Amino acid sequence: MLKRNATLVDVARLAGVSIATVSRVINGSTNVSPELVERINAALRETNYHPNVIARSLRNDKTFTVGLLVPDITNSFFAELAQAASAVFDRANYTPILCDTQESVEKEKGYYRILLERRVDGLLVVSADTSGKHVEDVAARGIPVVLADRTASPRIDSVRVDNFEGAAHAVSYLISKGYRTIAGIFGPQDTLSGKERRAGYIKALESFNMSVIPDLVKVGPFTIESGFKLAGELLQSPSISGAPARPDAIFAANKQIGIGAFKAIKHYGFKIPGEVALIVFDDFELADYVEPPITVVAHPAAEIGRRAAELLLERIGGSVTSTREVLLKAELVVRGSA
Amino acid sequence: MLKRNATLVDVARLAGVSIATVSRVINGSTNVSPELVERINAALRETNYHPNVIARSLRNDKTFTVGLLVPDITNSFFAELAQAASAVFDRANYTPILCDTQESVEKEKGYYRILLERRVDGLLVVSADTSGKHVEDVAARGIPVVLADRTASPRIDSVRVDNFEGAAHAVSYLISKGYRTIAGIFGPQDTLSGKERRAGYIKALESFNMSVIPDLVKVGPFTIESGFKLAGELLQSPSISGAPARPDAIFAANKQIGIGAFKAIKHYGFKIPGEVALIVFDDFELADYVEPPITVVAHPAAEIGRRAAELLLERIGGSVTSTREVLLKAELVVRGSA
DNA sequence: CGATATCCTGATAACGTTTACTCGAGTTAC
DNA sequence: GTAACTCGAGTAAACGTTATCAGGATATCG
Repeated sequence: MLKRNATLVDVARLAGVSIATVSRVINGSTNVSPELVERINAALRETNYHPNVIARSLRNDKTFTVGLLVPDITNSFFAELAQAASAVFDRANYTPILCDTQESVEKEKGYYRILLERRVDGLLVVSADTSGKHVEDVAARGIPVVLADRTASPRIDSVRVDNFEGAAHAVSYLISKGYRTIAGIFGPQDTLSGKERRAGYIKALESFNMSVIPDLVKVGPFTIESGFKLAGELLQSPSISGAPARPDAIFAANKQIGIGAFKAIKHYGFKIPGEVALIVFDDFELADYVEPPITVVAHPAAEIGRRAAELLLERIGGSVTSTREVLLKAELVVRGSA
Repeated sequence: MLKRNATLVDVARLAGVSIATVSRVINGSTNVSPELVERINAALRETNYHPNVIARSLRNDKTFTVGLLVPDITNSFFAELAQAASAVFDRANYTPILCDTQESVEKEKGYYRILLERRVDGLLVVSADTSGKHVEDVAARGIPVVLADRTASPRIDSVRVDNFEGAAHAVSYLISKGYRTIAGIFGPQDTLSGKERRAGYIKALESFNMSVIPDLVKVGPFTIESGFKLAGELLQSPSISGAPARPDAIFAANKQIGIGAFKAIKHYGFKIPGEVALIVFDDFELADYVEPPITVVAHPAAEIGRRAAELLLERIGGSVTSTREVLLKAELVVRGSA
């Protein structure tokens, strides 16, 4: 048994053939006589040969690796997305290289450089960069790229959720359940999901001929603290012009805001959903384990990851030419809070 | 501007030198005259040269990649561990390849093969395999390996939390706060953390000369459902031999069990911590956002990841020889539930 | 039976690096 | 003035593959 890894030369020597023939057997070429195949297979086993993927990549100009960039792997949404995408890549014998950009455009840019130097065959990106500038540079170099969840460029394939429709659906549901003073707490309006979810909320109200009351529409960062604070303002406000003293339902535009709002409603002593209903955009494990369980619009993380990975593999395969935009439906999961 | 990536040959031609000299400049060799350095740097910029890491790896027999195996990346504990480890690797210019084994020994084995074929320089493993057999095979081939969180082999470096001490500390705290009928809900006794946390619980009781009441010690899988069910049994039990009718405190051996127990205590209408106190091993985001916030023993995920990554880099560097075992202290975070 | 096609197999170039070696020119030492 | 060094730069081998090409043996056919 050799200390170093066995190479084609070792196997060839043992089997008494040339390295070319060994290579042919490994790659399943049919033009090798049965007795040599036999001998070579025996030699492969005996030497415990494993192909050197590095050498193969260099020769073939193909690494069977892809970059997988997410803004924060500790966020369960991105973790699920990455897990589902990885499963697809695995099945196709591609190795994903996961990079956590920590929502930093600079870090993201750094990873592009590293991944290109590593000659990845493609990139699946949940971008931290709303400008889309850097990812477009990468795509312009001919590297297959698919954007997931957040779109930053119309020239690049993308897979994301229909934020507009999902938010509108949630608010329509609240209206259908009889709620009439529906507040909304949204994320930053310079993000796509921030804007779209707010637009969906407004669209739903308008389609029921209900007016949008500015004091009921709050905007802040996507954080628990912001959700708590803004919900508190909504709940404590002594009187709101043109509306009853407080909302009877709150639509929270993401998980963090929703958790904050949930906490605030309880903190100020209101019954859910009796006095204030709550519906949150994004699903999360604990939504089902609090009292009452929270009704959510489930952002299909795994589905986004899976579809984006499939799209990327197709692009790498070279079959796709026109840019594609996949819009997935968010699903309303009715639990106890609305 | 070339369509393909520039190589040393392109740069050398443009600068009118040999590729060897270009390589020397890139790698910072001092034996190059200033005017050539100047010319070559200009050529590097003009051609937008990026080294081909694949070719470099083949030549140097070193890939600057490491495998990072975790059982489930959607579990925030492993996500934090992976994130912290990745940050360390990044800083050292190593690229981690994250693999989600989904708690499957078979998948883990498959990843060992893939990663070895990719010639990773080392492996950081949170193993799904309690036997440690496969990871030992890998280590025996001379690949640097560090085990994190779960140890499966005494012959391999490891970094993990002191489960025994952490559990004992938590239970001692409960005793010091005056609780006297302390139940424990544990994980499977064929896992290291399952065993050690139970042993710590028992040790604490014994060190205060309190007897261990079998009916107060429950064992089941590390799931929310199990936690709910077993806590329910503890709370509903009409009378327990040698003890008051129900426990006044529960120690839950991990996050999932803790969440289940929390739900059960509320479900059966007991006040926390007034009627039943709760302390959970493992910290998690929402522990601080439920009512009351849950007192936990914080399993230092990021610290484990960081230390394990540092250890691995040292091993790869070749400076370490004897096997090392790092035991980190779990920290008691007192919140509202005990 | 000779020419030609068919089938296997081996030799070899190439992928893009790094590095040991070589070599010429300039410098120093006597 | 020549021998010995030093320094800077080029040549070429090597890493482990795959693929192209060519050649030898065997089979096929007229």
